[in-house]
Amino acid sequence: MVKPMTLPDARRGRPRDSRVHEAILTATVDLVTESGYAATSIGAVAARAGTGKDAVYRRWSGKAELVYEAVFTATESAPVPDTGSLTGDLTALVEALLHEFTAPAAAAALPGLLADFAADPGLRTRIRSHFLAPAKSGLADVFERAARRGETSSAVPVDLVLDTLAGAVFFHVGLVGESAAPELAGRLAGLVVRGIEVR
Amino acid sequence: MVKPMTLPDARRGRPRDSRVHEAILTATVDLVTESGYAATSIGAVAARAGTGKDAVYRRWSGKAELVYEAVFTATESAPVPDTGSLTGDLTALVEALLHEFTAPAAAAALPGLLADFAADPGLRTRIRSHFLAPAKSGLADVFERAARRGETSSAVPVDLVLDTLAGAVFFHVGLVGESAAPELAGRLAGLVVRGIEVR
Amino acid sequence: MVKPMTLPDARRGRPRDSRVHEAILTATVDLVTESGYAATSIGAVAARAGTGKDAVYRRWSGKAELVYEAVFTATESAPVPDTGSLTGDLTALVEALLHEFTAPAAAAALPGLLADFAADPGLRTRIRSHFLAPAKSGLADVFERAARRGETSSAVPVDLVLDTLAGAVFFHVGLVGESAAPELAGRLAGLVVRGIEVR
Amino acid sequence: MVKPMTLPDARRGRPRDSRVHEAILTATVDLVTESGYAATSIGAVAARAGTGKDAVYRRWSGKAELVYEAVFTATESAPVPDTGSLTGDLTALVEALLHEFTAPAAAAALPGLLADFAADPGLRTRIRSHFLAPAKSGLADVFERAARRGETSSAVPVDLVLDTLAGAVFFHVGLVGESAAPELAGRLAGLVVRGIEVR
DNA sequence: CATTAAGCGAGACGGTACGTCGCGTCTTTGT
DNA sequence: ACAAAGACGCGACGTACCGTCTCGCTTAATG
Repeated sequence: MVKPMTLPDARRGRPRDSRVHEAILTATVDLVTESGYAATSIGAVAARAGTGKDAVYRRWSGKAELVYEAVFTATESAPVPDTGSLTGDLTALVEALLHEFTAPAAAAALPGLLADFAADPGLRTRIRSHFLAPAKSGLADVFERAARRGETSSAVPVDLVLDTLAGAVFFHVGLVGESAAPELAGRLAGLVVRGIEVR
Repeated sequence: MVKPMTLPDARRGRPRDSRVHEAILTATVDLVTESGYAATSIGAVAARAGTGKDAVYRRWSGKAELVYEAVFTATESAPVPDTGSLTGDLTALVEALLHEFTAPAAAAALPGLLADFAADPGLRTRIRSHFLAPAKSGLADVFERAARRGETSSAVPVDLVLDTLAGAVFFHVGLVGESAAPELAGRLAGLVVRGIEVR
Repeated sequence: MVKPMTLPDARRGRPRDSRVHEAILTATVDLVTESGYAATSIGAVAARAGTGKDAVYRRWSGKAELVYEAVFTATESAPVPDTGSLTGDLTALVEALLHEFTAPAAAAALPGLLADFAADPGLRTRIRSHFLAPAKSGLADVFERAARRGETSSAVPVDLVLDTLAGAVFFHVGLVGESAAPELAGRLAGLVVRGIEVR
Repeated sequence: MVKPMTLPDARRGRPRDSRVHEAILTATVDLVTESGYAATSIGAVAARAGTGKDAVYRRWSGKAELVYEAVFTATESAPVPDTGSLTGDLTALVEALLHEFTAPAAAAALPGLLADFAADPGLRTRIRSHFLAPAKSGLADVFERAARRGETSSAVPVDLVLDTLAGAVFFHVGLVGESAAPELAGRLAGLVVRGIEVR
């Protein structure tokens, strides 16, 4: 997801060892899960992966980018399932969000990750295009399907819905309680579907 | 808000200088606003305030608590205004939230603050009782008034509404854009009022 | 010999702990003796001394200055003994030089130390005033005594003698052999005394 | 001078490119002259020479050997001139030494080189046979000629003279001043000739 | 009114992590 | 087989903060 930092002519010199790549990612996930984001240092990751720090810095520019790539990889390929109804689709979407954010590594990494991304303008931009944009287009797909079914009228406030759903999920996972209620997805989806009812 | 860390016999020896207290808080707000949460160190705060680091540690146990107290002080006394309608009340409540989180120092401090609080079980508990609980009781008041007016039936999912409103506000401010749309509060309140299914 | 790096108002704040000072110097001498100059790192010195690296950098600006002070301390107070004859005085002087340079720590440190000093203009200047100048004045004293005894005429090339004696000692110790012949001092002194004979 | 590290069956595969060899030596001399010995790294030499680091390591075992060969090449063939007198011969010899050690690259490289050689027993041995031995035999020749002329008696302390002359030259160049006095050679030679007691 | 305990500015202290650099080796693709 | 390029494990660099501690000095309330 995050691209290689430099593309030095592609095929000159020794190629990067993919086993090193994966050892680093695995070590990162393990450390974040065990010790939390703050206590995870690049040096510790390298040591656990059996590499030098340079091998890490050669691929990622810092802890935030490394952890982001290590922890959030399944998300990309989310295919936005079609359950036959808007409420069902949104419930599935929120369940996917909840599932992703509730995974041990993700839950441990999220707050610190958000803080680091928020602090750096470059990372801020990056997370918007890599996380927010796909989510928004996924939502747009869902609403397009609903419009074809005749469930909604034309003008749906996609941005507002995104704020609401993603915000609620993050808020719940990050602040309220570590254990997310299993029925939360359905209740949130229901609230939103009724809420956007265009009269 | 955060109490003095120890109460050594109450009144023996030299009392704490309140000017030091305020100099530290002012320096904290300034530094957070100028440089961000991560780049704000206790040492820098002390230097800017013209004090020693001990004067800080004597009053607060760490950066998170210091910044929390320095940045979020107006919130407490939020009186929950009565606008005459549920939608109006919720709009006012969200506007207050937005106003608080959009202030320069707060916006700069929030993500890092949340990360530090999330990482520490003790702080996690503290923020729940000092921030979440008042918000929840505020919301409960609003809904009680609405019930008296006959606007809502009995069972209102207060927790869900809190997740939705606070989550959406934080998500919007923290991730989507620094400039919050002014109509966001009304739209959010409308969505929620319709969404909690009372017709 | 090498002065403290900064004199921060002398009596403000916590004073430096002299036990730390000595622990560092001891650790330095030990490490240089055991592992050599190149293999002696600031970090290793600090670890062996049971301090942090800062405690070292606070007092010395680098390895060269630290090792110099740790290894060469007895030299300063060399009082230039009066043996009654020029040859005797010079022999004693060379013997002192030999003794100092042949000590385990000194022999291990000398070449690397000289390299580092030579590479840095500031250190170069420093070593001249702290090492060369005292040696020169010591030699000058010896020759003044000799002149009073009538052993030498007026114009003695002190610089040349210094080059010869110190150079020969260093060359012998550093390059020729680790074991310095015990009669070297006398032979060198003899050569010089005859050599400067002003006809 | 320093031999190639391995002779792999003499002539199998592609022969080494002599232009690479010279490019490396040139780059080494340039870098040492410009930046000093310590700041000269194998990587920098390779980059400057337009080669890879392996091309360097294939020919020399490390920085010390590389710089030694790059900087000291003219010395070998020193033919020990016959000026007709012992003093003249020694003056010429010292002048040659001074000339060699005062060259920009040599002066920049010497201290660091000596340190590296001193630290490694293998290199120590090597420098003795390649530098000390020839110098000693050159001196021996000079004194043999002097004996044939009747200028000296039999037992001349060649080792002592070598220590004195070479030591004084190195000491003067390396520590005292970058600018060597032009009359130094003659004064040193005079001192030694008088000092070796032959009247 | 002297005592005394705490506050205070300053800065040293033992740690830990940072991100960079050089080392000498290894592994590619092109000669 | 050599060459250029560059990845690799390693270890040192010098800096920055952390949170605690020790100084000398105020500063009030108490005995």
